[in-house]
Amino acid sequence: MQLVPALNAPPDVYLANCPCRSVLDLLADKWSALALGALVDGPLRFGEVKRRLEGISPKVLTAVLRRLEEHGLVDRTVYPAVPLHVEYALTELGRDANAPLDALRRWVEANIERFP
Amino acid sequence: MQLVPALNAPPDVYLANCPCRSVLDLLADKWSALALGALVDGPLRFGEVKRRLEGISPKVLTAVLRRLEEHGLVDRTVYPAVPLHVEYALTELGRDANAPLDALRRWVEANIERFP
DNA sequence: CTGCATGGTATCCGAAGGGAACCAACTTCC
DNA sequence: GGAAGTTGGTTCCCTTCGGATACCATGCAG
Repeated sequence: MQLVPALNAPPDVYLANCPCRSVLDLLADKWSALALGALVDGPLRFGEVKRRLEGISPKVLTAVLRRLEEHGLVDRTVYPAVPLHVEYALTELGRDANAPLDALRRWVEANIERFP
Repeated sequence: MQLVPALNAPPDVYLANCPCRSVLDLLADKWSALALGALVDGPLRFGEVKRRLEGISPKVLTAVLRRLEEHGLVDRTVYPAVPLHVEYALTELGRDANAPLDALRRWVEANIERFP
């Protein structure tokens, strides 16, 4: 057995070019954090997500969900019925990503009184 | 002892008007999350923070630090020497807020390979 | 024919993000 | 006496993003 010198640096969100940076940019976002949390109890339709994320506009919600889908955190399924039925569900990666975000949401709720 | 009906609803980040929402907006932000993490090992000067947060522009860094200061997460101390010396330090609230953000940063670094 | 529900687009606007240049004050070097 | 360096920003400009509002296609109910 032989020790091999590290060929690639370990991932570091503080480095501008690390892929971590773009993932942090995706997750460290108000609407993404809320959307992942909304989907954790099961798939939701577009309108249901919109109602849970009080105050989001449909345009921004579309963008957020599409971005989460692109990065493999959310699955989008279309049921071609009338009226149109579209479901958004967390992937396994999405469920895992939700854990630290859930901690953040809970910390905020638990400590809101401490803020000036 | 008497049970008092809840006068105010419990804090809920999913409600548009809850103060939690604006705090989440503050913390669920790429640069804020990185800045708090940079300061956790002790106070840093403006230039030091800027070097750690690779890629941030001075304008945005000023805005981020001011915002964190406004919300009581960071203290800004000016030492009127030449050259000017300004230090940014976490408050206790800032240190506590950093905990869930640290978990998020670590999760991203640990799971970056799973992203498509 | 009118209205309603769904899952979005289209449009417009102001705010925010990012790059580059610049600045004031004082020290040190030449 | 100048020129350059250091620090902590600010200013300008331009592009992008976020948010509000309006609108659309499809088909069903009444």
